[in-house]
Amino acid sequence: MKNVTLRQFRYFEALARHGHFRRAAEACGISQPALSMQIKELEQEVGTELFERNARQVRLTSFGEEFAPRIRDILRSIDELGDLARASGERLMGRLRIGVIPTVAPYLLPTLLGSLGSRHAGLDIHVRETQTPRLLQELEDGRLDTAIVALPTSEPSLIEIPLFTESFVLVRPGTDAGKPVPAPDALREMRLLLLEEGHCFRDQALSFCHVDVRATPRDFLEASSLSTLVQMVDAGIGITLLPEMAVGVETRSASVCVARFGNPQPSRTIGMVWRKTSPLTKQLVQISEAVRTSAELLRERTAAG
Amino acid sequence: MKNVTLRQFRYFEALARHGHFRRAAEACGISQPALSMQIKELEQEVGTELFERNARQVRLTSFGEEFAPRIRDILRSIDELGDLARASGERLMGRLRIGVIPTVAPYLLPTLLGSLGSRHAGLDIHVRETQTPRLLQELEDGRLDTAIVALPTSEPSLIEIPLFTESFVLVRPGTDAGKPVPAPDALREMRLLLLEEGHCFRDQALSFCHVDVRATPRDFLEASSLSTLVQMVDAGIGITLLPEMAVGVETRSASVCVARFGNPQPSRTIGMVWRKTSPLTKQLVQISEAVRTSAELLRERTAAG
DNA sequence: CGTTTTTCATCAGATAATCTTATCACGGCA
DNA sequence: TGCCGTGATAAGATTATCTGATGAAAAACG
Repeated sequence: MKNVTLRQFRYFEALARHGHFRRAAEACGISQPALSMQIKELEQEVGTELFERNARQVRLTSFGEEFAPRIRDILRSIDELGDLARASGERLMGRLRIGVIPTVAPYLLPTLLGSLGSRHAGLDIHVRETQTPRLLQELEDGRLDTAIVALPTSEPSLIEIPLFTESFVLVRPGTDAGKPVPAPDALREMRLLLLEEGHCFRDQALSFCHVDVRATPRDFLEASSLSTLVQMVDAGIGITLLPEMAVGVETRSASVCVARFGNPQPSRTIGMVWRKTSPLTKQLVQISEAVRTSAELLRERTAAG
Repeated sequence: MKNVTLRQFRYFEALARHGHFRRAAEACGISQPALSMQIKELEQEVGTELFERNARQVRLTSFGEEFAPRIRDILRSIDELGDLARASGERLMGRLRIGVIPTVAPYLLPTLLGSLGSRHAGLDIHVRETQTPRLLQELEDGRLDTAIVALPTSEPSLIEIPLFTESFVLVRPGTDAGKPVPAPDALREMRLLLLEEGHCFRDQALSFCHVDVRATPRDFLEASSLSTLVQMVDAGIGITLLPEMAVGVETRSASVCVARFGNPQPSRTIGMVWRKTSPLTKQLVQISEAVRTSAELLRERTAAG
């Protein structure tokens, strides 16, 4: 074990992830033979086969299975070493990999990236937009530094700090303007349009209507983005909910009408989360303040417009 | 942080440990310029100076100080990776680094190494003989796989399993043969010869005589080994205690007399300890059984002789 | 106060590790 | 059977790393 190299670990990780020599090699930016050789050498060093090469597929042996999480841990530690170095300057700079859920990203990011970019030159921001479970997984794996999601996440390994709370508003066809706002339970009996499964906002909306999320869903019509939802409402297909932050952008070019609910107002809390062990904590707190400011700014602008 | 290498980590660790380029390089088995270059490259990669090169000494910067434990963790993880591989075979083989306290090593090791070596060829045993605190430190650092010390160690990160309990016997000049055995407290008033500070056996002996170990010690005469102690007794300088296991070897060529104490008999429990996280657990349990057998054998032989 | 010694940095050339391109061997599949 | 697509292997090119010689700067010595 004296001659293993990090390179071998990185290649191992890639191969374990892709289960395919050529693709893993490509991901590593090397040729397939180079990967083959390094893997072979690693196996020699370890003294056991790590991968089972069936003609059809490449997968971890049971021993490799035991090996992989340790390798990942090591690689993550090294990644965090870099974070530590970056953090040492106290200064906000270097790579920052941030994940954002799809029902927040399009509205928050333009403002946020603008303000972060101008106030902290030298901050290299990578954004990943996908649904919460995937974001949390990537966070755990060390492939993200932080994520903006709806709280709570209930992940004990993560710190979560709230950023802002946003209400949901009712969106109806323009012809419904002035009609009374239905009670939450009444929504169940109407044509409520929802995001497709996996979006936390879908669950939050259902929960507001007192629909058990786990129950076999009635055949709601489903869309893949808030923008589509509004277009469907506009076409008179039904009604939907929108998080406040999306209202300005999404309803601008549609002839739909927007109404607030009375109490209890439906809402969700958006927050920022990161690994408790992350050495970037100080930086991330700074970032979170920038996010909060951006959200504030956005709310003011929306209210004004 | 994408181009760091384990090699650089190992060199970093060595330099941090030795605080001296030439000696660290020597420890790594490379030339001093090679070390300089790799360290420089690591610093470049990290983006910060890790060492402060005073003309007089090389020491970690405050940032390097933060860096070092993480590096050590990583190196230890990799070491354990090797252990895991070895352990996977269930078979007892590969490198085994074992530490033993000085008042046990000379008596136990000949038998033990013999039995381990013959029964488990392919087991590459490295023995380290030094005092308990150092053994425990090296165990924590991952520089030892296991240690044989007096229990308890009170280290929560270690597993300890008892091997055997040995009594202490009184050793007096041959002319004292037949005299009554003094009570423990009486020993305080006699010329009791002890090992020098740091040996756990010294503390155990003092404790038996109800001397507070922390109290300013009376001017006991001190020796650096049990062998020396017996020679001093032989020369009529005083009396001493010996752990049973040492009696056979140490009193053979001396004209001293050995007497057992009445109840309560002084004694200590010798045990084996290792990191709870060690993947070698199964192997170490096997080893511990071998040790217990060796000790048994030794006791029988001593009783016979 | 000059000289010697010690220490780390730097450089050029030698050596070893790693990569690429070309090619093979094997099994699935039409 | 002949054609993919797969991973393994081989030879030569490239890159990383090491050594040995040397330099500069400070400390130790006489």
